[in-house]
Amino acid sequence: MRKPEVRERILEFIRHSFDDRGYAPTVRDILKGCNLSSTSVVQHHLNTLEKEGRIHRDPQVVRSIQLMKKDVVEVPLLGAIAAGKPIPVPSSDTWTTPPEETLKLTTDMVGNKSNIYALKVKGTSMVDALIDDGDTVVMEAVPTAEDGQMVAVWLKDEQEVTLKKIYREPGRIRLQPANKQMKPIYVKPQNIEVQGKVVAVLRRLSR
Amino acid sequence: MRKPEVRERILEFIRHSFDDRGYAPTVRDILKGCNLSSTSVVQHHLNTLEKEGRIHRDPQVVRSIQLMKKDVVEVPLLGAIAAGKPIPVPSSDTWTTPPEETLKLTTDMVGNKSNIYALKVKGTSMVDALIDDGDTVVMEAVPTAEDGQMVAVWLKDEQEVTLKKIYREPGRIRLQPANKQMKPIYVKPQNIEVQGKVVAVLRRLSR
DNA sequence: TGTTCTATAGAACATTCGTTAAATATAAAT
DNA sequence: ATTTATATTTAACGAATGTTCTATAGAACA
Repeated sequence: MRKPEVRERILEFIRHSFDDRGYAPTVRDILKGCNLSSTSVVQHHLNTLEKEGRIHRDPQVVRSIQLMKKDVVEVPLLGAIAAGKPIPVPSSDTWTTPPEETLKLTTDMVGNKSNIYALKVKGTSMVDALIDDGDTVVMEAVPTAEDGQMVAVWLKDEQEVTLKKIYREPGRIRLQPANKQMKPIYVKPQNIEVQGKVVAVLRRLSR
Repeated sequence: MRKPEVRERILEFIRHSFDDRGYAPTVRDILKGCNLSSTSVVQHHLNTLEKEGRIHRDPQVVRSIQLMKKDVVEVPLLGAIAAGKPIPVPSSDTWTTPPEETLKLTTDMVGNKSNIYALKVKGTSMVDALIDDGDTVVMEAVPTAEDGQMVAVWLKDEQEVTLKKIYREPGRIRLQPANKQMKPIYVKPQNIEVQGKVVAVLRRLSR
């Protein structure tokens, strides 16, 4: 008899335990909380959940259950972005690991992406993308993007980075500001280089 | 002999335990990790830390140490804001507690405020505040605000809510859009009501 | 029908771990 | 010098908790 519902209830109970009390439940907590009848039953389901990769436990360590779905993601704050400067993404080989500044975000905001980093926006050159001086943009490092996505593009001729929505058109590329009242600009495909995809924009006020 | 340094080291060790392993250390973990000599010493310092309000422990519960400085804050997502509608802030007495939608944020983003809630922005009527359709604004429920802060104001005559920077001037109030290219509007003090202070603006792209 | 896999039950064992007590030491305060 | 508050040491108790062993039962399957 397959009983996946029981394990869902157990997972739910574990989540509640973290939310309500701040730490993981014991086997016997789960026993009572889920109306089960024996610690062996709980052990069995926990072993299964661990095989499925949905939780992790350190053997012999009490209250060591960890949910594999992470809640908070720490992204590196790599530097500043400003029109006229390339984005300072470190190449993999020049990966200096100084006391990096990091920003803690939640998966509610960035999902479960990897290759995520954040940049501070300097100057008001992105207002047409509804991005203000001092805002933080969260980027995903991808070399290409789909139509309609907001990307950071390096304009080779102009020697300038800008954030725009990208649309491929026959023979040219349309870069559309997020602000609908503003006109798009058109560039030759050879003139641009996608530096990354904008995943989120954050603005903190009243500091 | 005052020994606050030891307790700082203990706190640091607890933080590391959470970061590295995902759960709190035991008294004996701290003993080894901080090169102390007896469980009683650890108990003593933990009791002091708890009296100081820097940690919390549930008696008899193993690995129940919780750091009081929270990392992630759960804010209620109360509804939508749109020009022409008052903000749906529930009054304290009408505090229905239905299965509220919540948004997990980090203190990196909102600080350690209380009375925080989030609203989804509907429509493009706030573009002059650099806020787009679909953005999320994080608000702090305050009845008043200082000059220069971005606030949600209810314009009684116009029957409309808008987000602007507020400046008190002799005999009138200036409401300045965040977008510097746009003109401010002026209103009579009796015509406005501050609904809350904007703490942060969030925009998720490429969902 | 027999085999196998999964779920459940009850009991007991072995550690881990919070807690306490009593004695000593050390520094600060009076 | 005496008192008082804080810090350390040693040892041990007992509760909390992970783990294991054995037995049973139902379902799927050949």
